[in-house]
Amino acid sequence: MHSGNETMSCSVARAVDAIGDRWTVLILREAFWGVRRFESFQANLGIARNVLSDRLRRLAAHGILERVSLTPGGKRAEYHLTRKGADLFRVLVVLMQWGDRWTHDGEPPVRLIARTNGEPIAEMAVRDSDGRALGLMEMRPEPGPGANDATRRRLAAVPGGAGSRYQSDRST
Amino acid sequence: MHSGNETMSCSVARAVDAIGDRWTVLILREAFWGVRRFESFQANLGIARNVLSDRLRRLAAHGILERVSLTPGGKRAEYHLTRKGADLFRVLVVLMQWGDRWTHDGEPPVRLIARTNGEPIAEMAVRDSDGRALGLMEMRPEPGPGANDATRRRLAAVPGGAGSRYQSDRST
DNA sequence: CCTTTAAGTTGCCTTTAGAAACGTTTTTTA
DNA sequence: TAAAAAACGTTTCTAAAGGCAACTTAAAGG
Repeated sequence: MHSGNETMSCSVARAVDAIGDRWTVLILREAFWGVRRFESFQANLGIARNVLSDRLRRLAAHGILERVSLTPGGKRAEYHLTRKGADLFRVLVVLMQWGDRWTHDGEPPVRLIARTNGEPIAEMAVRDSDGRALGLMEMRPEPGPGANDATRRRLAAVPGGAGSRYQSDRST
Repeated sequence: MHSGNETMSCSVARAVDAIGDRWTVLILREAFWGVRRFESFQANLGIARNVLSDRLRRLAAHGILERVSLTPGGKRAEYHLTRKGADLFRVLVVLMQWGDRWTHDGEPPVRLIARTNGEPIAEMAVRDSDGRALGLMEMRPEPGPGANDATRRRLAAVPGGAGSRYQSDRST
């Protein structure tokens, strides 16, 4: 669609292609809350019906939702998360935690409680294989098994590694 | 901008408002790779210049990037990640891991290597406060300290908790 | 059977994205 | 130090996407 260069071999770009859209993420949020029907998505989000129609179709095409007909003829349907879609849960949680921290000043409107111990879930963090939490500067990108030439060239041009130095506060 | 109902009190919606846009996420990816200049973003992404201009302005307005003038007069600038922006690293990583798993069949084009032990980083997971990984069904949403009435009402309507049941495979 | 609800589709208008050209201000380099 | 090139946008124009309301068709409910 857009892109141009090697963009699409990047997993971030692929993910964005699937869900990088204002409405799509909110549709998924609703799906995780158990919403499955066209009218419910529409009513809860206030999204235009043609746009919703398009997004649901697109999500189904990506295998993130599955359209399940409730009638032989095909009309009347539910949209269910597939396993691929359910795995996007991690993305929603991390977005929510970022929003809680930076746009709600740590006072979340919604908390996720673990059934295992009744406590709020932990903040998600990037960790090494031994479980140590990693800061931005403590990792570097390198070509993986699926790398192509463009990716290899691109990575060679990266200076100090992931996020090589950043700056400033400005706080909230 | 859009929305309509209580949408915007949700942290996911706030996060989406800040970065929920095809280009914005890719701009941030570049920023994490150390890109800071207008021309570099433009050349690497192939994004239209007016759109890039708009997105950088928007990100700066959200306090995710900071525009740092290199000359007294103001022209010629760099865009640096703030701490708020750097914290979005978690989002990018989880998007990348999702893309690796579901659109690259587990063969990532890029791997992130921890400097702590030289190994690829772990898969990010949602965990309880004791560090146990949680599945979708093992948590439930409840109103937090920042909840308003609309949120409370909304949560009361959620059936079995987060993601109450999903379905089907369809695999990749 | 008649009414209501669900799930879209269609048509129209507004907003946003994309491509190319233009104008300045810095930085090179000859 | 003068001329050329590069950097950083803004402007203009066209194409595509989003939003809104009305309309259609198919089930469900009574």
